[in-house]
Parts: sequence; structure tokens; C-alpha cells
Amino acid sequence: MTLFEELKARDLIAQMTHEDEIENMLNNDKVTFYIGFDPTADSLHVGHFLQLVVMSRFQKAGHKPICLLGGGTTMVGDPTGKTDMRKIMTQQDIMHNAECFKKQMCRLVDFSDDKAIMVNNADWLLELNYIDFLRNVGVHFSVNRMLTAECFKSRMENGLSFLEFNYMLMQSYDFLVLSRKYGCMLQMGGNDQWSNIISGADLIRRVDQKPALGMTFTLLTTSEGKKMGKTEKGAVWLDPEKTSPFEFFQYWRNVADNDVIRCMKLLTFVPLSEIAEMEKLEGSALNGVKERLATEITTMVHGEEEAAKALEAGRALFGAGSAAGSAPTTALAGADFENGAIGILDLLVKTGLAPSKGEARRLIQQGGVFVGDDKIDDVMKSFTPQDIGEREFIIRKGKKSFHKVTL
RNA sequence: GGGAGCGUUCCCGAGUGGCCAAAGGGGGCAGACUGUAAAUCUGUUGUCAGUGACUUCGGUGGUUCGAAUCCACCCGCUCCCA
Repeated sequence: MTLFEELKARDLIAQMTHEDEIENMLNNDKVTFYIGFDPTADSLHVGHFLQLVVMSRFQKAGHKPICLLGGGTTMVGDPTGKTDMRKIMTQQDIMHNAECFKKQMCRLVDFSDDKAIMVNNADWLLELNYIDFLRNVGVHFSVNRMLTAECFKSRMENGLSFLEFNYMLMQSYDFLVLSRKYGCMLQMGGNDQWSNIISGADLIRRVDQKPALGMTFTLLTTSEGKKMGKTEKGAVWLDPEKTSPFEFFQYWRNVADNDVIRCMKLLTFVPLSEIAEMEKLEGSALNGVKERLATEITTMVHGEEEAAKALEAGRALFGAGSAAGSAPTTALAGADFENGAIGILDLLVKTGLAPSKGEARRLIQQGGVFVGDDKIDDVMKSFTPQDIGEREFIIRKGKKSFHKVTL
């Protein structure tokens, strides 16, 4: 099966500029392609992960990825899909974020022996001269056409600053630069980037009369159309400091039945033949598939060892077994005890299981708090250091939140 | 530059002097049901203390016994005209 066929079979492809040309090229040439990532946060998230996995697929098929960090474009801010203007970020933050991105990317894409290139568009965007840029690049863009672009639609109601309006030109210019410098012929990205990608391809064809192609990938959404990778706490991050490997694993372990196969196809390297077998499963049998999904993805991001630990921890907590190693842990100090004991309310707040005492109280009143296997129904219940020290002290909130307490 | 509006608790959105910690919806959390799924139903959703206190309605001052609600100025945003 060729790379192109596999992409199709996995439902990865959303849109392409020139389907036949792309297929032909991928089959017969070594293609240099690029995907851009704007460092708007200090860690990559699940959305980026999909792109990086795709990059890796291409790389394994012999093509050459360019990883573009948007150190320059982030100074402007991509308005795509945003309803409000993003806060303007300082250059310092952007640089810091870019460094964080780099480290994480190296896990998923092989940069050794020049097998992939990492560039930062700050290197060419920051020094641009306004008038020159307008005359050389700006002439090729029609405001009329831009305004009809899908990516600005959501902003036509809430307002769009001129700053952000220029984002499309910046990204198009990036493609032009990479085309000239590295012979990059293909830009890819999430489907929300379609407008930006085709405008770049148009620019190259217009200015240099060179071939330029674009392809976008399916956005990672649930069967209900919601974006995946978000939890109540915010994004699911690849940085273990921001989302622990255990939480990360649990996120995938808990995807809805209807989304498992889709995630398998989009995010893992599990062969399609195997996935086809999984597709036949129904009901609780899908739990096995979910474990596999979580293990596969966690392994890619955090390594085999962490994935195994997370799997074990989850099984222990949700199965019949006792307690777990990698549940979050809080150590108490002597100062946490008043008159030799700590109240359950304080304990819940201390461990972060409840944001406030009021909420902690509510949780208990509604019967959602357990210590070990015992349900706590008294809000005044308190524990001494002996209580906590003598056994594994696990507090559970609801069914899925566990916290270990030690001295 | 001229004119008209808007800014409410996590989000949307009611509220136009006391009955407002503030309707309703969404989301979240918990319970029941379950398969660590979905759907459904129930409860809950400012903080601290058990019927009370404190902080909140863009910011700062003011009017009033009393303001999210009135006034002034400031900040931010939207729309119309140029």
C-alpha cells in the first residue's frame, strides 16, 4: 500500500489542491514538504500531535519534512477559528515556547542526519521591510477575495484587526521562502489552514511559476463534532509537567465508543488490517481497543515505560486491585495537622480534588468521596497522621479521580 | 474625526434602586444506571462559617438609608457615518 493510499484509507486527508499531481509525486519522488506550528503555548497539544504523526508517516515513506516554527507569525496571530483577538504575545514568550516545541517535536520526527529540517520564520519575517513586502507580496493579494475566505468568516461579526488580517500574507510568504530555499513543494496542515495554504500555493505559482501543492488533514473531532483534546482543565498537553502521563493515558482510555476506531486510524501506526479487526468489536469489548489506543499514543509521546506504568495504574485503580503508583500524590507536613488531625474538607482542598471547602462539602454531602473503600458521609471527619501513615491512603472523588496522600 | 450602543458570576444571556449571590440555557462536578463508553434521569454549581458573614456584575469616584441597576470620568469592544 502506498503512502497516499494509506492516508486515504485512514481518512486523514481533508482537502487537496491537485489530487492526481500529489499522488503521482508522492509515489515517484522524494518530496520536501512543510507543516507550520505557531508557538502560542509552552507545550504542544493533541492537535499538533496529529500533524506530527503525519509528518512521521511521510518521513518513513522517504519524504523530507520541514518543521516550521512560527516565531514570526505568532507575533501577528492567526485569526483562523478564533472568535476574539488573541492577546498579543511578547517576543520573549514566543521564543521560550518555540524552544519547548522543539524538544517535544524531536520525539516524533527524526531530525538526525538532515532527515528533517527545523526552521523558524522569525528568521525571515522579522527583518522584512514593510514597503518592500507590500510591493513584492501584497500586490498579489486581493482584499475582496480574502474577505470571502472561510478563515475570516467567524471574525466578520466580531471584528478583525488589520494586524491579524495580514496573517495570511505572512504564511503565504513562508511557503514562498521555503520553496525557494529548500525546494519545498507541498504545504500541509489542519483543515482549518486550508485558506492559508492555498493562498501560499497561489503566491508561488504566481511569482515564481513553480509548482506548489497543498493538502489538509482531518481535524481531530469527536463523532459529535467537538474538538478533541480538550478537558475541563483545558488542553491535553504533551508536556508531562502539564498533563501527567497518567492523565494523558486516561484521556485516550476514556474516549467515546464511537471515536476509538477513528482515533486509531488517525493517530497511531497500528496497521489498517488490525484496525479492521477491531472495528468488528462491539460493546464492552471496545475497552480492550481503548487500552490499546491509549498505550500506543502514550508510548509515542512519553515512552514505553510511562505507558506501561499508566496502564498498570489505571487497571489497579479501576479494577479490583489495591492502589496505584502513578496516581497524583500529596505529601503532608506536620503543619497541615491541627491538634493532631486534618479535616476531610481541608484534605480535599489540599490534594486539589476540590477547589474550595464549599465544593468539598458538597461532594461529601452528595456521596462522592471515598477514602480507600469507605464512603465518607461526615463533613467533619478528620484523620490523624497514624490514620494516614499506616496504610496506602487513597482518596477518591467520584469514579475517576484518585489522589494518594503520604506523610 | 462625528453619531449610536455594549461590557453581568466558567461561557452565553436575563436583570434597570431594596424581595439579587443575581432568572434561564450551556458547560462542569456528584449520584442512579453502566463497560473507566454514550444516552437518560436527579442533585449541585461565589468564598468562609451550618439558617449568618464576606467578596462579585469593565475601572475609579459620586448621588442615596440602600446601587449590577442613577450620575461623572476613564478603559475596552461593536455598529453607522467620514
